[in-house]
Amino acid sequence: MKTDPARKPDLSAQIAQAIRDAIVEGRMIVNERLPSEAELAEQFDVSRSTVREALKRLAAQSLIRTQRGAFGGAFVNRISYAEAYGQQITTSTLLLSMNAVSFETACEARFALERACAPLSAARCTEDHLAVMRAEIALQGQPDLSDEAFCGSDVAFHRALVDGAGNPVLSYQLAGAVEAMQPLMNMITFTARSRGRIVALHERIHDALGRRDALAADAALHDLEAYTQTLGRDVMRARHNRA
Amino acid sequence: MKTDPARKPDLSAQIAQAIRDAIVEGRMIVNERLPSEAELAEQFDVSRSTVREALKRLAAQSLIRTQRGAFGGAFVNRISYAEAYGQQITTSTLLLSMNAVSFETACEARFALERACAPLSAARCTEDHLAVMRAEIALQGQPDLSDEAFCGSDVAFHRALVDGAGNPVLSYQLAGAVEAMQPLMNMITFTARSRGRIVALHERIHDALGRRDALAADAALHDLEAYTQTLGRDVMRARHNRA
DNA sequence: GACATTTAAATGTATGACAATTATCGTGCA
DNA sequence: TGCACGATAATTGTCATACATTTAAATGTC
Repeated sequence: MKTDPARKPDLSAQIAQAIRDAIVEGRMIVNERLPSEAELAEQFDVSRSTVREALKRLAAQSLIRTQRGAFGGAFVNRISYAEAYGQQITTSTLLLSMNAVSFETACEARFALERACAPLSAARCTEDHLAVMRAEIALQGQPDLSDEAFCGSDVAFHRALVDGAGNPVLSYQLAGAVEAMQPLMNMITFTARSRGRIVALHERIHDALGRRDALAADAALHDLEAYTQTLGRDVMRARHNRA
Repeated sequence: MKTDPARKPDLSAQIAQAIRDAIVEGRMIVNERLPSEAELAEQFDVSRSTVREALKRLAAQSLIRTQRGAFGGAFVNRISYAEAYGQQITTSTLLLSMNAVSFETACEARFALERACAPLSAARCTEDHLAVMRAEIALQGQPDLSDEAFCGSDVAFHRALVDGAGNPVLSYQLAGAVEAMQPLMNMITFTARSRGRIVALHERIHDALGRRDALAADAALHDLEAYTQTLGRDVMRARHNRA
């Protein structure tokens, strides 16, 4: 067994959990002020340092924010989409990079999620979203673009696709999946030929969305997934032969 | 503007960020030991308390783990799927509950993501997954079940569907979406009639997956989404009239 | 009334001490 | 030798205290 279930956690972890529960269960509401560090120390019968360590844990999860000065203190934080994005991306990236997730698995997950957005995006995406896609497609056509920049543009293209669905919850969920894939994608060396083919597929997706044709968008995403998987396999094979 | 960009963060936040960068960028690898708190304090020229607060922030994100005793210390942690699940669920739940996300938006996102899993699950789900679904369906048929328990079983059913896709990255991404919906779902009072209808739709999904019929599963999920949205609208209307 | 000053409350940081934990080393005994 | 057992040292966990810094409110002054 990996985690010893019997060992009790630190005091600061226990206190952090107690406060976290109060927030998650709604016993403390947004912008409500927590007792001061000194008061918490007394309530939990620990030193102020221990309370502070607990509060820093909560701050790291964006559950609270602190303000110095008179009438300052720790307040229950309304977590913003931007903060949630950031945390999700950090977690997802590390999860993928540290757990030897295969390119194939990550790629499959990413495109499955993106296809989930495609029908909604086809129905709702605005001219703005389509313009972003066109700009990224143009960028991807430039031959002097580095592989990293190409991948970055790829992410931006797919972000526009996802945001086109007009559902912030979906955008939030997808942010992690798409961004976390980038380090894996960066391993691929894009030849002029493969770039051309990807750009063509991006154009197919863009056109399908512009025509509000969900089925065509889905099919194009399928093809893009298949091609990306092929590229990934080539890289893995080359790496294996070299070793 | 909400967040003042010019104000510099705490020392403990700066130090946490510096170490976080080192981990994310791969300059520190999994299971590598960080310098001791005393050494870090000297390196960053701050007190040990400040270093400790920084380390607690990282521990809260599962980036490091600490071990007491000789040859103990802080180690770069291999974040597990279970830990990542937990964090994602906490974040997603708070994001939804604190940002007044409409039932409609959350529901749409959830079912869009689930439909993304359906074809994979139809192709790959095992007898185990189907058995879990059947058990939950049986549970959902019990008339003395509380609304909370019914929702809990609903989550378990959909978890089995998602896990059936056999893609851990997908399961991880979906965990947040499905679990975070539960507090919103709990607001719905399930009548005997609505429960019956939901159970019938669950059976349709189960049967479709058993037949490896992706299209039928997709259609059943569409119907379930439409019905769930209807129930949600009823609740909102009732709540609005009462107010 | 407007502006400057003081004050108080809070977090941020530093320091030092001690407790608790745990791998390693050494010692002594059979 | 081999092994048990205790000493040791390194390290995190906790506490207490002091002081610095920040900030809003209260107070005072013109």
